[in-house]
Amino acid sequence: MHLFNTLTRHVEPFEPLEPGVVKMYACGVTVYDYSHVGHARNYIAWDTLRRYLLWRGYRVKYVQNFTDIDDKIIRRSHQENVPWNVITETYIQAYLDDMDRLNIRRADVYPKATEVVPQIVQFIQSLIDRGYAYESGGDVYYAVEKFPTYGKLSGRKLDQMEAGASGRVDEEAVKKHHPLDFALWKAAKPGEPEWESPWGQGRPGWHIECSVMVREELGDSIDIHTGGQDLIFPHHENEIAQSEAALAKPLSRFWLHNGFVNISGEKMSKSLGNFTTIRQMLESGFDPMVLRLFVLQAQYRKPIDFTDEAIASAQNAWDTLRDGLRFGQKHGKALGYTDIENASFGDPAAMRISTDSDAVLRFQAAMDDDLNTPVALSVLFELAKELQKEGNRLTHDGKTLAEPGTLREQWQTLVVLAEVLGLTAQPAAEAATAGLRDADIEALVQQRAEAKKAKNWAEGDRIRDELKAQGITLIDKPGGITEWIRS
RNA sequence: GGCGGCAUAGCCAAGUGGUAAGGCAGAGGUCUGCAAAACCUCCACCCCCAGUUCGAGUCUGGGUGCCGCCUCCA
Repeated sequence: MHLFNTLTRHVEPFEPLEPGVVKMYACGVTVYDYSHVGHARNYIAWDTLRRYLLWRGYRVKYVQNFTDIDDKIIRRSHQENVPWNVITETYIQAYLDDMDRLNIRRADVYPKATEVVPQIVQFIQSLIDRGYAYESGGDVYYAVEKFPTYGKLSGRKLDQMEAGASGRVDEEAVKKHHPLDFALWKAAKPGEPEWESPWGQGRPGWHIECSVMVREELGDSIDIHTGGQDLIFPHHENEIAQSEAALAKPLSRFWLHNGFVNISGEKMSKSLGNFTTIRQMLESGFDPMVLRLFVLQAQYRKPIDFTDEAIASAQNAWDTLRDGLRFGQKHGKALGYTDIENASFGDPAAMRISTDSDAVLRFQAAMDDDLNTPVALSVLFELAKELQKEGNRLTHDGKTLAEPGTLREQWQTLVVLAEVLGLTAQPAAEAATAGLRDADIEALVQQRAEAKKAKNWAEGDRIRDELKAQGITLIDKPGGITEWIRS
């Protein structure tokens, strides 16, 4: 498999450091607000990568942090007059709830910055000891000039950035030796949460927590480190500077970054205020899989535009895919599948599919190519449309063109591959027609037949519409026969 | 100002040298009292200009437009 590595700006063959085992770290959210569609894209992308690695037979250790101490959390705490750790607990739970709904698998570990403060202090001390960091007025800063390859990830050079940076004025500037030096430790101000350190009471800076948590959970060097493109600089650049200065080993072999979700061509972001939260969207009635499909229809590095039209398109596309995914449950009985009552029927984990079919090979080729999910999805759509067509043939003509066994293999292939992309169809709801018994329906169909016989088209149409409203579709067939199906 | 990305049908989106995947939307047909459902069929020469090549969305150079990062941000 090949992945685009931001570090080299090339698509490269992926091989883990330790054969068969992938160590992955995904930069998590700062928990002071609800997650928006941009976050959804990010975590859907890496969840999909993780699922694909598992499908490829790797063992994956997936770690994702929560930044639970930070200026914005403190500000929010003051604004709402709520303890900072209540804020963070609230939004951690909200984050997990949102991601669960999007079928994003839980990380193996969710370390929090505040749980590793002693290790952070130790790490900072070692950077000071090695000459990469200095204390200044209760803060500790990283000296970027001491790290010769600073800028290697983002493709920048210190002297080029100085011009842009020189215009900035902030209170930290006077404490820094170089404008791009960044805080490893911040002295506490009155009323702020604080921890002990050799440099006085304070709290960790943003970047250092990731360097420490990666090491604590996964070791000195890992295989894949992920985040949004906005983390390339300065966050990931700084992580590299910290970890590699302290440990003298590459922090991560691969650096992966996803493209943004845009609104009207502009990046969706909290600072611009142009965001839709995941729960806003789901509460308006969308199946979470619509959002997942919307995200996967573009390759993860490309920007995507979040528009009503795009979501409507994804909604319709999902309806098609979902029909295909439910093929077995819907038609299994008619096709003579004998195990439909088994608990494992329809469960992708229990399915054994041929792994050298054209569909699987094309799916893999696409995913191997830097997670080309649009092409992978095209394979799923071809399967789903064929199944939909055959299902309709069965419903309308009573028979299919392909053999039941062939259809079963196609259906299972679809279900298994969709599961690799995290696309799962919930069982069809039955509530809509619960109040209407077959006999009632038959009676109405008969009434309509008589109305039609009398050429009372208005009455006939009225009955048809009435049934339609209850989820019953009528199918007029040659010879005056009318069949009906629950849709 | 520095660095980087993108430009393919009405919309979305693959395709990186050999005559354009897939999704959404749409059109025509069969059927039909009209519909619905279903089935069949159709729907792009790839931002502009100049090159390289037998042959270029696909490579090179130039242009135009849009976006991102350089400050917290997935």
